[in-house]
Amino acid sequence: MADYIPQAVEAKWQKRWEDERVFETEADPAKPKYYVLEMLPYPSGTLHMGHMRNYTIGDVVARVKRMRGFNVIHPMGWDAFGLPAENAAIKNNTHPREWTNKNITEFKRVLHLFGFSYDWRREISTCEPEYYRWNQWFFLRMLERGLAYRKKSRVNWCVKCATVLANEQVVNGCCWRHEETPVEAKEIEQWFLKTTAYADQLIDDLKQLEGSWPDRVIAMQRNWIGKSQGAKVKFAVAETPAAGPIEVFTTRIDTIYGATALILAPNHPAMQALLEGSPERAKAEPALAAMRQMSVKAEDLATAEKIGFYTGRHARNPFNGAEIPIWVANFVLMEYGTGAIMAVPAHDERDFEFATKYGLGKPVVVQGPAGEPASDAPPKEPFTEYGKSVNSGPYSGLETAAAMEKMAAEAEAKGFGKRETVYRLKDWGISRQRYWGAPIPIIYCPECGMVPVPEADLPVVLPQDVKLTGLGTSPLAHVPQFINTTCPLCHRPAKRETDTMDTFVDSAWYFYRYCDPHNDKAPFDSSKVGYWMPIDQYIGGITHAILHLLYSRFWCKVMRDLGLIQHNEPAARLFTQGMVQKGGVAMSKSRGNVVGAEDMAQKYGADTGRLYTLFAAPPEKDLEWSEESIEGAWRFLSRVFRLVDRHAGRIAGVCAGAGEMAALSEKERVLLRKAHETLRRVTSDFETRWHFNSAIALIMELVNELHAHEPLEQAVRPEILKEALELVTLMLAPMVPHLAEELWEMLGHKNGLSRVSWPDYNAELARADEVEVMVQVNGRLRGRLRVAAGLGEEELVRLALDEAAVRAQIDGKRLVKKIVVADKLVNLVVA
RNA sequence: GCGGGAGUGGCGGAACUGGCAGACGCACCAGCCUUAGGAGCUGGCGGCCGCAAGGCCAUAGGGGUUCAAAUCCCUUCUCCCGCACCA
Repeated sequence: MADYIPQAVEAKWQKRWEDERVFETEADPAKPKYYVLEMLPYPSGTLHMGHMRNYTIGDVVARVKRMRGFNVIHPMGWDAFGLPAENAAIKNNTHPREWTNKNITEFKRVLHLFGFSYDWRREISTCEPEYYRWNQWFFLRMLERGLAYRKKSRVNWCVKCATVLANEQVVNGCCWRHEETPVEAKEIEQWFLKTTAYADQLIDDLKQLEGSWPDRVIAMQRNWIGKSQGAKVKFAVAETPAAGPIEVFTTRIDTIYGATALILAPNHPAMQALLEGSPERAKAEPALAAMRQMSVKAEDLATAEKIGFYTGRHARNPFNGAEIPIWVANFVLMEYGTGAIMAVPAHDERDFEFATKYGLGKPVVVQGPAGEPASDAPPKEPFTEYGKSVNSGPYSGLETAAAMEKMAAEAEAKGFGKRETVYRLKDWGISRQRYWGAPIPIIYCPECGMVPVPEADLPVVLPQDVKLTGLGTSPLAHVPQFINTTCPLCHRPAKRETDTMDTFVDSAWYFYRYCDPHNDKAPFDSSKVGYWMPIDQYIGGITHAILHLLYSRFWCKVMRDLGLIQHNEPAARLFTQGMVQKGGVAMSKSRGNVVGAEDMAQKYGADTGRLYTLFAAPPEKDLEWSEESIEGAWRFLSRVFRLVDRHAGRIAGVCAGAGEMAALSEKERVLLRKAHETLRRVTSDFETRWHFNSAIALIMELVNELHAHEPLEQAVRPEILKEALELVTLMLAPMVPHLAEELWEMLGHKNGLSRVSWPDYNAELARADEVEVMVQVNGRLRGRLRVAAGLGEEELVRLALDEAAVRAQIDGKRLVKKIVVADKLVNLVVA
């Protein structure tokens, strides 16, 4: 009798897999491909069970697809650039490269302990020049196409990070890494990638992803891009024409006859010109100063009372010439649209609130089907629906859609407005004033100006020697041998760009590089990428729903337009797994609640850890770590091991097989039926539903059933038992691969199971020949019948009526209806 | 406010196309085995009534459709996530 010693079993098979290179794959157009990818990790801290859950899900999918005959690519790599490395280096007085590489080695060692089926030859590390030179290459391609540009702009600055943040990296007005640190506004020159050029495609192509990506991710992306269609209209300034015209953006141009004010954002550029010489100037300037002092934190902003002041100037409505006062208010944002709005209090909630407070008029210009709201009195609440225009000059009587159309057309014809679509999405600022990132390949020459680094000179390599202080200027600016160079055009002394790229650039395209990781002529070979991409199944955390996925989608579209690839979207299917929590919160080093993956492997074995994370909750839900439940997973695997071990000697030498159905004993038939029925359902759980937890439950039932028939020697022939045990082993194989290999060997197979196919269930065997039919009276369960499968309706009803408990319910009543579902149920309706 | 999702035993969770609610596991209880048990094995385990057979109630609450509802429809509530004065 052998003992199940997972650590020994796991080490044995990990070595075997490596020696036999079973997970290495090459593009082969003759075979159907499958690309399974888990989001690449940032190598910091320790690898915990949260990571492991993510990789386990991916590994199960990869192994199932392999067993299903797909040519599976399943790579892993490192998101190796980034601030923590730099900060750790400052703190510990080491080099970011050293710190990063140490972590990578550590991560990799632990990943190996779990037996994930990666093709490690494809490993990439984004901090290596062999990788980031292609970031630089892409940057130059975008520069050529006007998709990369430099401008001075107000940016989000995190004091703690001492660098700029992209809009996407600002959460509730604070840094995404430092949730307590409000971002500051800073005006600096920086590089942008023109994500807005693809705004429409990024929205429209979401339709292709519906059903394949989680609804909420699609919703979040749509929300983030924030497309809204409307019109821009210019209002002349009555008193000082030179201060105008002022342009507003509106989605409801049809309500323009109801505008009773023009409202500007406090930092609107026309402000000075408007206030110059205004009779209200003495009151307005202090009010403006006070408004600018107000908190910019998002939660304050959202709940703040609407306040405003009158500028003393008037704007002229281009449609009817009406002069309306120009106000300034805190709720109008310079960042959105044009930074100015027309206030239509009767048809907009915010304008209504503002107008009520400051006594502006609320003329009704749109009415609903019942003529509401009445147009001869101020409305009690804003009417924001579509309806029919009233009090709108020549447009009165038109339906909202038609009015919008006609009015926009007139504005365009007369040159005071145009149809326009605005987006919430901004261009992606990628400059970072830090060291540990890809250098931006630009040279500034006093003579020639800004000059891109010639392609032949790539990569621009990060210098090794650098003094890191974290004090807010680019460390590269203090490295003379880096910054000083010669101009590629005039060959006179020139200086390099010292900012580095946002690390989201690295991860925006890494999965293409996996397809051709060592190419030194191009980012990748298009035919290889053409075979492997797009990703068939991408798996990662919901935290990347906007940032990483939006950038990746953008990058994909750019590469397509560069002619490098054919597809529109990088990932055909996306799965967002739940977090692993302990004490109700996500595992994290800072909370000190991590369960280390290595500890787990040492205590119970990797297979137990894998099984537990799959069994404890469906993969999309959060999972609360429970030490007791792990014991359960361990017990189950031990039980399976003992079961196989107990019978291995007797069955290892025979051939598995059911033989003739007719020759089966009752017990054999019951076992085989259970085994094949389990296989049928487990197959469907793996293929279509990803219900790993219920698949495991089904296998547990089968094992329990086998157990219940002990001693099996007496009633079941070895070839029958072997078939059942082989099925158990194969069904477990994707989830607990090491143990499955060991069992497979115990069952007499010499060549390992990594190239064994997923078994097909035998429908004949799986079919039950006796079924339990429930008998209901008026929909309530009153009895059960054990009958042969496929019995006719009349026969079933007759048997049902024979049941004593059923008789008791219907005696003396009239049978009005009989419902029969074959092999399942008889429902007798009595009155 | 808008958008996305969820609500089932003490706990994690099953329940496929509307057809036995609570599979499987954890915890707990009883028993067996044992020098011992944090091992293994057997049985029990939603609530109420009952010695039992059995009955009644039960999938957040209320209403509806249906022979039949955790599942479909309406409605109310609660919770989680995202966005949030987006003009």
